[in-house]
Amino acid sequence: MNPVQFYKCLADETRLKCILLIEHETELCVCELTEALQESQPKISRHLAQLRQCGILLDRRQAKWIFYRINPALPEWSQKIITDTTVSNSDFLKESLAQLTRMGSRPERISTCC
Amino acid sequence: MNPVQFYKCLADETRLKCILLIEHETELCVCELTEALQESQPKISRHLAQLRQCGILLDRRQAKWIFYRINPALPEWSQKIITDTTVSNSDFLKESLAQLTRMGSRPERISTCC
DNA sequence: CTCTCATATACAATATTTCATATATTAGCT
DNA sequence: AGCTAATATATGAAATATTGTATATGAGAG
Repeated sequence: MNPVQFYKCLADETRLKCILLIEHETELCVCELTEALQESQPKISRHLAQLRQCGILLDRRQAKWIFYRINPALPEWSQKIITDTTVSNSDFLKESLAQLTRMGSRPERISTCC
Repeated sequence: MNPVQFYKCLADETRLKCILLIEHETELCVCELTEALQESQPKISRHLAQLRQCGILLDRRQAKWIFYRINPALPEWSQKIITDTTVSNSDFLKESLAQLTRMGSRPERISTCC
C-alpha cells in the first residue's frame, strides 16, 4: 500500500475513529462501533469494508458478529502511526470510548487462538 | 489541529510529496517543488498555501523566492509521523528527488539564523 | 516607473467522496 | 423451511476536493 492510499484511509472522521477504537480495544464488532460512534450501521459498515479492502483491517466472524482488528501484516511504519496516533489523541476518542463503556450487553468474545 | 485535518493534508499525492521532500531537504522553494514533481506552478502553490494555512508548513521570502519548511511548532506526534513516513517510503520520493538533483541553477539559500 | 521573474489567487469545470435509503446476505434459532 | 439479528452492498443524490486557465501581486533590476 502506498502512503497516499494509507493516509486517505485515515482522512475521514468515521474511519479514523474506527481504526483508533479498534487499536485501543484490540477487537470490536460492527454493532459496538455503530454504538460508540452513534452512526448508522450502513455508514460504519461501508467504511469498515474500505479499510478491509485496503488491508488495514482484518475481520473474523463469530456467531452473529463480525469482529474487526488491525491487520498484523501491515508495514511496521503504518502500524506505528496507528499506535502513536491513538496514544497522542485521547481527546479525539474520549466521547466514543465513553459511549462504548456505557453500552449494555456487548457481544462476548471467544479468543481466536488456543 | 485535529488528527483528521492533519491526515487530510497528507492524503493527496502532491501534498504528501511536497511535505516529505521538504522534510528531506529541510527547505525548498516553489520552483524547486514544481520541478521535482513536474507539476504546474499554480497546482503546487495552491497545495502549499493549504499546508501553510493548516500550520504544517512555514514560509519565508528570500529575494525572489519563497522557501517552505516544516513548522517546528507542530505537535510532536505529527512531526514524528512526517519523519517516519519520509524514512520508510524512499521509493515514493525517489523519482522526485532524482528530478530535483537533475535540476540546474537551483536558487541559493541564505541561512536564516546567525 | 516599467519590466521580469517567482509566486499567489480567483473562477469555473470536473472528479472524487460521502451519505441516506432501500435491499441483500448470512448464521443461528425454532 | 421460515424468522430474526447482524452485517453487507447497490444506487443515486449531495457535498467536497482538485484542477486548468487566466489573472493578480510583490520584489528586484535597470
